[in-house]
Amino acid sequence: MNYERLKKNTDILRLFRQGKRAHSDSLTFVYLPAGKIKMAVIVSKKHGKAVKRNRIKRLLREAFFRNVPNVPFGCSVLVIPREAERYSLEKFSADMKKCCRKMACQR
RNA sequence: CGAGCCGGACAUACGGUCGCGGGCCGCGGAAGCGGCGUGAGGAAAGUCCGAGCAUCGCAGGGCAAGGAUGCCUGCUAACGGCAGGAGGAGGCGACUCCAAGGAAAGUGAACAGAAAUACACCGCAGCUUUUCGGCUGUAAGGUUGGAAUGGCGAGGUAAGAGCUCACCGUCGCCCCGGCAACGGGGCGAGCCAAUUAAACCCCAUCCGAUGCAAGAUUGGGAUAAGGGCUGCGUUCGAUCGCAGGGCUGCCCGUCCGUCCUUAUCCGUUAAUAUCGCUUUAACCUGCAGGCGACUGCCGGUAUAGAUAGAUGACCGUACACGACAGAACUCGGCUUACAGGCCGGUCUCGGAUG
RNA sequence: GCUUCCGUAGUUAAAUGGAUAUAACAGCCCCCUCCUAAGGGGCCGUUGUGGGUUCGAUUCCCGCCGGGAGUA
Repeated sequence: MNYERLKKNTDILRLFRQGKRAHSDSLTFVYLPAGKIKMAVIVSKKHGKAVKRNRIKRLLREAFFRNVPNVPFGCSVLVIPREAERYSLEKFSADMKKCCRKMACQR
């Protein structure tokens, strides 16, 4: 199993307008059904300077890579983290699993 | 031995598994798959200066406006940078720091104070007057202030005053040293010309504007068919075999992403495509010149190039237990942030021992 | 990424280099009233921050910190 990067600005804007949301403690999913699993990470400037933001992006990508088998159906996803004091891979991974379960229920 | 000063280099290291960007090679018509090696910094940061490069403007030269710089000489592609020197300030010292041209072109400078380059309030003294007082001289003393007719002593005088003299300061001229800034010495002027230019200003030198989101190139979309991207087993392997995928496990039914090739149809707009995009005032070693910044020559090295934006996760070993921090067109500087230890010096000061 | 502007009471603003930084509204305290409102008086500032120039800086110069705007 693998996923693709979501790159187009128009796609992301469409997701923000029309997408459904699934929340958890540390992050939020914004998603719409699609044929393949596509993902984009969004980290805003309020999370810190470049080194901090890069660190969060890498952790989120690694967590998503591990959680691809849990995604219930093909969809485009935006992953948006919340502000926190510390960020860890275990927390992100567990919360992603929760979000995937919520998506399955909402369908 | 302790406390310092100056300069330089580093800034977790090594191995394994999975994953990401780009390069080369192999298979393939292509998409793609596999292998090999490669992938952030000393500040990549702030965007404060200087250049390259690109577009627009512009015959050439001058002037005005606006902006920048400001001791001297050099280095450099250039600079507001650097080096060496001059002057000033700090330190016992090694050494460090300094926005440092012109006030004899002109204007301005609150309040206080009599007065701010000058106009006499008190005082001091002379003349006058019955007295109160008036006139004149005077910057020694008082008051105010950040700053008061250069400071201090002596002579001098009615009282005083560079009025005169010695020393110091200031200014001018001459001589000597230096490319110069400037330094040393001599003679003279009795001070006319206080301070402030990161106040206006004057003088000298420099500057066209915008910035890679600059700019250049390429026609795009829809539908259909075929193939790839996926999973499992197998193989040393890029080999071979089976299964399209999702909708709760199966059947029916239904839905369908993206890439490539071919065909058909619509039809003229500028990308999310390609170039710019990384090999250049480059880095390293050695030799020569120079006090030095730096320059010349011989030899060697190839060292990120993304485009929603690549360095992460897990495990093991070691210790000092890892600071500040992430390229975005590219260089030369400046400024700011930074755990820590390492190397060098005929370097400085103090103590002890010989 | 590039360009550019702004930081003054709790808020919105003002202030030629010159006394203790000025208004309005808000907050707190006091007076007035039997009580409240209105009214009167007072309090509330490291002028974002660190240096420099100056006799003197909110103002002039330099370095940081924070916030906003424009640009495909």
